[in-house]
Amino acid sequence: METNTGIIENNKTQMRRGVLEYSILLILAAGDEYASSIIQKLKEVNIIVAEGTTYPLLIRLKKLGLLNYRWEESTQGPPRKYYMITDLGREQLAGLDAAWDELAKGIDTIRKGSKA
Amino acid sequence: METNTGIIENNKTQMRRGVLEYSILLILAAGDEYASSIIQKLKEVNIIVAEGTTYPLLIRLKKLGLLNYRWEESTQGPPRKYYMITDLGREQLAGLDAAWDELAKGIDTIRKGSKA
DNA sequence: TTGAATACCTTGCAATACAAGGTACTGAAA
DNA sequence: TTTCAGTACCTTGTATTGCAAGGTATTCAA
Repeated sequence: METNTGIIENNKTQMRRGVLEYSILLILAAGDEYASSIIQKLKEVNIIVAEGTTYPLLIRLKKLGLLNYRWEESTQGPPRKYYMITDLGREQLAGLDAAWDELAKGIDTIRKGSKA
Repeated sequence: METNTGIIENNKTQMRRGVLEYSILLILAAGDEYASSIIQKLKEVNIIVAEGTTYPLLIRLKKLGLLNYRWEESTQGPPRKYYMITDLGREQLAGLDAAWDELAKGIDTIRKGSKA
Protein backbone atom coordinates (compact mmCIF):
# COMPACT_ATOMS: atom_id res chain seq x y z
CA MET A 1 0.00 0.00 0.00
CA GLU A 2 2.83 2.28 0.86
CA THR A 3 4.34 1.85 -2.57
CA ASN A 4 1.12 2.50 -4.48
CA THR A 5 0.35 5.66 -2.64
CA GLY A 6 3.92 6.77 -3.10
CA ILE A 7 3.88 6.51 -6.85
CA ILE A 8 0.61 8.36 -7.22
CA GLU A 9 1.43 11.04 -4.69
CA ASN A 10 4.76 11.63 -6.32
CA ASN A 11 3.11 12.07 -9.69
CA LYS A 12 0.44 14.38 -8.41
CA THR A 13 3.21 16.49 -6.98
CA GLN A 14 4.99 16.53 -10.30
CA MET A 15 1.85 17.52 -12.14
CA ARG A 16 1.32 20.42 -9.78
CA ARG A 17 4.86 21.57 -10.22
CA GLY A 18 4.42 22.15 -13.88
CA VAL A 19 1.56 24.56 -13.46
CA LEU A 20 2.65 26.38 -10.34
CA GLU A 21 3.93 29.53 -12.00
CA TYR A 22 0.96 29.50 -14.29
CA SER A 23 -1.60 29.24 -11.53
CA ILE A 24 0.09 31.93 -9.46
CA LEU A 25 0.01 34.31 -12.41
CA LEU A 26 -3.64 33.42 -12.94
CA ILE A 27 -4.48 34.24 -9.34
CA LEU A 28 -2.62 37.54 -9.45
CA ALA A 29 -4.29 38.44 -12.72
CA ALA A 30 -7.56 38.44 -10.78
CA GLY A 31 -6.23 40.73 -8.04
CA ASP A 32 -3.30 41.47 -5.75
CA GLU A 33 -2.54 38.88 -3.08
CA TYR A 34 0.15 38.16 -0.52
CA ALA A 35 2.02 34.87 -0.33
CA SER A 36 -0.08 33.24 2.38
CA SER A 37 -3.33 34.10 0.65
CA ILE A 38 -2.02 32.70 -2.63
CA ILE A 39 -1.16 29.45 -0.90
CA GLN A 40 -4.62 29.42 0.62
CA LYS A 41 -6.34 29.99 -2.71
CA LEU A 42 -4.37 27.22 -4.33
CA LYS A 43 -5.28 24.87 -1.53
CA GLU A 44 -8.93 25.62 -2.15
CA VAL A 45 -8.65 24.10 -5.61
CA ASN A 46 -6.56 21.18 -4.36
CA ILE A 47 -3.27 22.49 -5.61
CA ILE A 48 -1.18 22.02 -2.49
CA VAL A 49 2.02 24.02 -2.37
CA ALA A 50 4.53 24.56 0.42
CA GLU A 51 5.82 27.90 1.69
CA GLY A 52 9.36 26.89 0.83
CA THR A 53 8.24 26.59 -2.77
CA THR A 54 6.13 29.70 -2.96
CA TYR A 55 8.43 32.34 -1.55
CA PRO A 56 11.40 31.60 -3.78
CA LEU A 57 9.05 31.35 -6.74
CA LEU A 58 7.51 34.77 -6.12
CA ILE A 59 10.98 36.24 -5.76
CA ARG A 60 11.97 34.64 -9.05
CA LEU A 61 8.91 35.97 -10.86
CA LYS A 62 9.62 39.41 -9.45
CA LYS A 63 13.20 39.25 -10.71
CA LEU A 64 11.93 38.25 -14.14
CA GLY A 65 9.74 41.33 -14.16
CA LEU A 66 6.44 39.45 -14.23
CA LEU A 67 5.45 40.65 -10.77
CA ASN A 68 5.86 43.61 -8.48
CA TYR A 69 4.93 44.07 -4.85
CA ARG A 70 4.01 46.64 -2.24
CA TRP A 71 3.96 46.41 1.54
CA GLU A 72 0.70 46.82 3.35
CA GLU A 73 0.03 47.00 7.09
CA SER A 74 -2.13 44.38 8.70
CA THR A 75 -4.11 44.69 11.91
CA GLN A 76 -3.57 41.04 12.72
CA GLY A 77 0.15 40.47 12.45
CA PRO A 78 3.19 41.52 10.51
CA PRO A 79 2.95 43.57 7.32
CA ARG A 80 1.97 41.77 4.15
CA LYS A 81 3.79 41.80 0.88
CA TYR A 82 1.12 42.16 -1.78
CA TYR A 83 2.19 40.94 -5.18
CA MET A 84 0.68 42.29 -8.38
CA ILE A 85 1.11 41.22 -11.96
CA THR A 86 2.94 43.51 -14.40
CA ASP A 87 2.21 44.16 -18.05
CA LEU A 88 5.00 41.78 -18.96
CA GLY A 89 3.43 39.28 -16.61
CA ARG A 90 0.13 39.54 -18.45
CA GLU A 91 1.86 39.03 -21.76
CA GLN A 92 3.55 35.92 -20.48
CA LEU A 93 0.34 34.71 -18.96
CA ALA A 94 -1.29 34.78 -22.37
CA GLY A 95 1.47 32.52 -23.62
CA LEU A 96 0.99 30.18 -20.71
CA ASP A 97 -2.73 30.05 -21.34
CA ALA A 98 -1.95 28.84 -24.82
CA ALA A 99 0.63 26.37 -23.52
CA TRP A 100 -1.84 24.93 -21.07
CA ASP A 101 -4.53 24.58 -23.72
CA GLU A 102 -2.11 22.81 -25.98
CA LEU A 103 -1.00 20.45 -23.25
CA ALA A 104 -4.55 19.67 -22.20
CA LYS A 105 -5.45 19.00 -25.81
CA GLY A 106 -2.45 16.73 -26.22
CA ILE A 107 -3.31 14.70 -23.15
CA ASP A 108 -6.87 14.46 -24.33
CA THR A 109 -5.79 13.10 -27.68
CA ILE A 110 -3.58 10.44 -26.12
CA ARG A 111 -6.31 9.58 -23.68
CA LYS A 112 -8.80 8.92 -26.43
CA GLY A 113 -6.27 6.71 -28.16
CA SER A 114 -5.88 4.56 -25.09
CA LYS A 115 -9.62 4.01 -24.83
CA ALA A 116 -9.96 2.40 -28.27
CA MET B 1 12.53 38.89 -27.45
CA GLU B 2 15.03 36.44 -26.09
CA THR B 3 13.81 36.93 -22.56
CA ASN B 4 10.14 36.55 -23.36
CA THR B 5 10.60 33.38 -25.31
CA GLY B 6 12.78 32.02 -22.57
CA ILE B 7 10.21 32.44 -19.84
CA ILE B 8 7.44 30.86 -21.84
CA GLU B 9 9.54 28.05 -23.22
CA ASN B 10 10.79 27.26 -19.77
CA ASN B 11 7.28 27.07 -18.45
CA LYS B 12 6.02 24.95 -21.28
CA THR B 13 8.83 22.56 -20.50
CA GLN B 14 7.84 22.47 -16.86
CA MET B 15 4.24 21.80 -17.69
CA ARG B 16 5.23 18.90 -19.88
CA ARG B 17 7.43 17.48 -17.18
CA GLY B 18 4.58 17.02 -14.80
CA VAL B 19 2.60 14.84 -17.15
CA LEU B 20 5.39 12.84 -18.72
CA GLU B 21 4.93 9.65 -16.74
CA TYR B 22 1.22 9.97 -17.12
CA SER B 23 1.29 10.37 -20.88
CA ILE B 24 3.72 7.49 -21.32
CA LEU B 25 1.46 5.21 -19.31
CA LEU B 26 -1.47 6.39 -21.41
CA ILE B 27 0.33 5.54 -24.62
CA LEU B 28 1.35 2.12 -23.38
CA ALA B 29 -2.18 1.44 -22.19
CA ALA B 30 -3.19 1.64 -25.84
CA GLY B 31 -0.53 -0.82 -26.99
CA ASP B 32 3.10 -1.86 -26.67
CA GLU B 33 5.70 0.58 -27.97
CA TYR B 34 9.45 1.03 -27.97
CA ALA B 35 11.18 4.15 -26.71
CA SER B 36 11.66 5.87 -30.05
CA SER B 37 8.06 5.32 -31.07
CA ILE B 38 6.85 6.69 -27.73
CA ILE B 39 8.92 9.82 -28.28
CA GLN B 40 7.46 10.07 -31.77
CA LYS B 41 3.88 9.72 -30.56
CA LEU B 42 4.42 12.39 -27.93
CA LYS B 43 5.88 14.70 -30.51
CA GLU B 44 2.75 14.27 -32.61
CA VAL B 45 0.69 15.86 -29.85
CA ASN B 46 3.30 18.57 -29.22
CA ILE B 47 4.71 17.04 -26.08
CA ILE B 48 8.40 17.26 -26.90
CA VAL B 49 10.64 15.04 -24.84
CA ALA B 50 14.33 14.22 -25.17
CA GLU B 51 15.87 10.75 -25.31
CA GLY B 52 17.89 11.50 -22.22
CA THR B 53 14.62 12.00 -20.36
CA THR B 54 12.74 9.06 -21.79
CA TYR B 55 15.17 6.19 -21.32
CA PRO B 56 15.82 6.76 -17.62
CA LEU B 57 12.10 7.28 -17.09
CA LEU B 58 11.16 3.98 -18.72
CA ILE B 59 13.78 2.22 -16.64
CA ARG B 60 12.35 3.84 -13.52
CA LEU B 61 8.82 2.78 -14.36
CA LYS B 62 10.02 -0.74 -15.01
CA LYS B 63 11.74 -0.83 -11.63
CA LEU B 64 8.57 0.35 -9.98
CA GLY B 65 6.73 -2.53 -11.59
CA LEU B 66 4.45 -0.39 -13.74
CA LEU B 67 6.02 -1.59 -16.98
CA ASN B 68 7.67 -4.65 -18.47
CA TYR B 69 9.45 -5.13 -21.75
CA ARG B 70 10.38 -7.67 -24.37
CA TRP B 71 12.97 -7.55 -27.12
CA GLU B 72 11.86 -7.75 -30.69
CA GLU B 73 13.94 -7.98 -33.85
CA SER B 74 13.69 -5.24 -36.43
CA THR B 75 14.45 -5.52 -40.13
CA GLN B 76 15.68 -1.94 -40.24
CA GLY B 77 18.19 -1.65 -37.46
CA PRO B 78 19.00 -2.91 -33.99
CA PRO B 79 16.46 -4.83 -31.89
CA ARG B 80 13.70 -2.86 -30.22
CA LYS B 81 12.75 -2.94 -26.59
CA TYR B 82 8.97 -3.02 -26.53
CA TYR B 83 7.48 -1.78 -23.29
CA MET B 84 4.09 -2.94 -22.06
CA ILE B 85 2.01 -1.80 -19.13
CA THR B 86 1.47 -4.15 -16.17
CA ASP B 87 -1.62 -4.64 -14.05
CA LEU B 88 -0.06 -2.47 -11.39
CA GLY B 89 0.63 0.09 -14.10
CA ARG B 90 -3.04 0.16 -15.03
CA GLU B 91 -4.01 0.62 -11.43
CA GLN B 92 -1.66 3.54 -11.08
CA LEU B 93 -2.86 4.96 -14.36
CA ALA B 94 -6.38 5.12 -13.00
CA GLY B 95 -5.05 7.18 -10.12
CA LEU B 96 -3.22 9.49 -12.49
CA ASP B 97 -6.34 9.93 -14.59
CA ALA B 98 -8.06 11.17 -11.47
CA ALA B 99 -5.12 13.40 -10.56
CA TRP B 100 -5.10 14.96 -14.01
CA ASP B 101 -8.85 15.59 -13.91
CA GLU B 102 -8.52 17.23 -10.55
CA LEU B 103 -5.65 19.42 -11.68
CA ALA B 104 -7.44 20.44 -14.88
CA LYS B 105 -10.53 21.28 -12.85
CA GLY B 106 -8.45 23.33 -10.42
CA ILE B 107 -6.82 25.33 -13.18
CA ASP B 108 -10.17 25.87 -14.79
CA THR B 109 -11.59 27.26 -11.57
CA ILE B 110 -8.72 29.70 -11.10
CA ARG B 111 -8.93 30.67 -14.73
CA LYS B 112 -12.57 31.60 -14.42
CA GLY B 113 -11.77 33.67 -11.36
CA SER B 114 -9.21 35.71 -13.25
CA LYS B 115 -11.70 36.54 -15.99
CA ALA B 116 -14.15 38.30 -13.67
C1' DT C 1 6.18 38.75 29.63
C1' DT C 2 4.67 34.88 27.73
C1' DG C 3 2.27 32.47 24.12
C1' DA C 4 -0.54 32.00 19.97
C1' DA C 5 -1.42 33.47 15.48
C1' DT C 6 0.21 35.34 11.37
C1' DA C 7 3.64 36.40 8.00
C1' DC C 8 7.95 36.68 6.10
C1' DC C 9 12.37 34.17 4.42
C1' DT C 10 16.59 30.79 3.89
C1' DT C 11 19.22 26.46 3.83
C1' DG C 12 20.29 21.96 2.29
C1' DC C 13 18.78 17.80 0.20
C1' DA C 14 16.77 15.07 -3.34
C1' DA C 15 14.64 14.46 -7.65
C1' DT C 16 14.93 14.80 -12.46
C1' DA C 17 14.98 16.88 -17.37
C1' DC C 18 18.11 17.19 -20.83
C1' DA C 19 22.31 18.20 -23.73
C1' DA C 20 25.99 15.75 -25.15
C1' DG C 21 28.39 11.82 -26.00
C1' DG C 22 28.72 6.82 -26.60
C1' DT C 23 27.67 1.81 -28.31
C1' DA C 24 25.78 -1.30 -31.58
C1' DC C 25 23.04 -3.28 -35.35
C1' DT C 26 21.36 -3.16 -40.43
C1' DG C 27 21.59 -2.43 -45.28
C1' DA C 28 23.27 0.05 -49.20
C1' DA C 29 26.84 2.39 -51.65
C1' DA C 30 31.64 2.86 -52.91
C1' DT D 1 34.99 -5.36 -47.84
C1' DT D 2 34.91 -1.10 -45.99
C1' DT D 3 32.34 2.91 -45.15
C1' DC D 4 28.38 5.56 -44.24
C1' DA D 5 23.61 6.63 -43.04
C1' DG D 6 19.80 5.36 -40.45
C1' DT D 7 17.93 3.47 -36.38
C1' DA D 8 17.92 2.24 -31.63
C1' DC D 9 19.70 1.71 -27.25
C1' DC D 10 21.95 3.90 -22.95
C1' DT D 11 24.88 6.96 -19.56
C1' DT D 12 27.08 11.07 -17.59
C1' DG D 13 27.21 15.63 -15.77
C1' DT D 14 24.92 19.90 -15.01
C1' DA D 15 21.32 22.87 -13.71
C1' DT D 16 16.93 23.56 -11.96
C1' DT D 17 13.76 23.54 -8.43
C1' DG D 18 10.24 21.68 -4.94
C1' DC D 19 10.06 21.20 -0.21
C1' DA D 20 10.96 19.90 4.74
C1' DA D 21 12.86 22.09 8.37
C1' DG D 22 14.32 25.83 10.76
C1' DG D 23 14.52 30.79 11.63
C1' DT D 24 12.96 35.93 12.33
C1' DA D 25 9.54 39.38 13.27
C1' DT D 26 5.02 41.56 14.30
C1' DT D 27 0.52 41.85 16.76
C1' DC D 28 -2.63 41.05 20.38
C1' DA D 29 -4.45 38.96 24.45
C1' DA D 30 -3.94 36.71 28.78
